[in-house]
Amino acid sequence: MARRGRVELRRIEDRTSRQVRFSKRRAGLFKKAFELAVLCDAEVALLVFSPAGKLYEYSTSSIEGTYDRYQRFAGAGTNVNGGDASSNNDGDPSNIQPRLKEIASWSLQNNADDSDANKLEKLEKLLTDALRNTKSKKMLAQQNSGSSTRSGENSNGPRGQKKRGRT
Amino acid sequence: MARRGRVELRRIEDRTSRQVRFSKRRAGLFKKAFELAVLCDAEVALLVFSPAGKLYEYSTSSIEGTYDRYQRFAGAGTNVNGGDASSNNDGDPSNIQPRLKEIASWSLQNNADDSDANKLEKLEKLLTDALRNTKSKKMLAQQNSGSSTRSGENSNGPRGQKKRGRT
DNA sequence: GAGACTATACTTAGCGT
DNA sequence: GACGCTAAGTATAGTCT
Repeated sequence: MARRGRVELRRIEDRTSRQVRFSKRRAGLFKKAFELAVLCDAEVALLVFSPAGKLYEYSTSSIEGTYDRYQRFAGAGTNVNGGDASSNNDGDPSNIQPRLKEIASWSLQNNADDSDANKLEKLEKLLTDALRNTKSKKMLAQQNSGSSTRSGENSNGPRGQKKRGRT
Repeated sequence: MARRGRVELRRIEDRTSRQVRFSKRRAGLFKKAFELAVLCDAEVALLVFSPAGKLYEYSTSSIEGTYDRYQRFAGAGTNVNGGDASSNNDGDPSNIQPRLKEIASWSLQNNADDSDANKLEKLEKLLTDALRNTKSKKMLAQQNSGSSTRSGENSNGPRGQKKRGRT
């Protein structure tokens, strides 16, 4: 029921399997990174782009800070990028999902904690709803802004498939 | 002869031991990163500074390239990553999920609308995380009596790094 | 497709060399 | 202090729900 054999070190061909594997291993990797940082008092910065193009990050302080230190350390004055990864907040108050406001105010007022299963259940319900809603809208937004994507909207697309090229 | 107990998640005080652990765990971490990249065809960039200040790095392509991609990607939204491995909320009795407050304030301020795929994606990420976290906690709260915690564990998301034993 | 479960492969802490 | 060994914990591939 478990690993039949050893883990072969090559790209997993099956798309579904690869996706699942990615999620699991990513979680493991981030955990390890976190543990190394805490246990050994190390500074860690970790960036991961899923094959689908989603970004996952972890850092003890900040990605920018650690990268900056890296550049200084590496000695190479090869500054590849200027840098502006913060500050982005334009507010266009149009059409926010009502559920969001509900969650926002609810969570701020109720402070769901570990010991209250009822509150947590309600919260779960709210989140599930909001998540579904968000996914749908995201997909529509991507299709609209995208180019060659066929317009036939599928009922459900797991991840946002933003096309990009490998470096 | 081996681990007497579980690995406590806190800084190792003994210098020698910490150094040894660092070496071993660093090797393990880099191996994991490599495997994730190969198996799942992901783009990975990993920077580690030892407590002594020495730099260790790994990346599927190049640190700079991946960081550049990160900036372009993350630049589209607020940095939501909980890279706060050290400055955490240990001590809050109510222990509300920090992610929740984040979502609440974020959504109220940003008003994600249908036309902004980036915001929606960020929101999706937040919601997914919060949902997983909530489910875990709900489960724990419900089976708060059954102590057989064998595998009814939490399967955390990207960075919800919650350890068995908190600091 | 996402979680839960579980048997196993893999990692690694503490030692001895 | 690095290396090899071994047991005790973990991570996780494959399944089932």
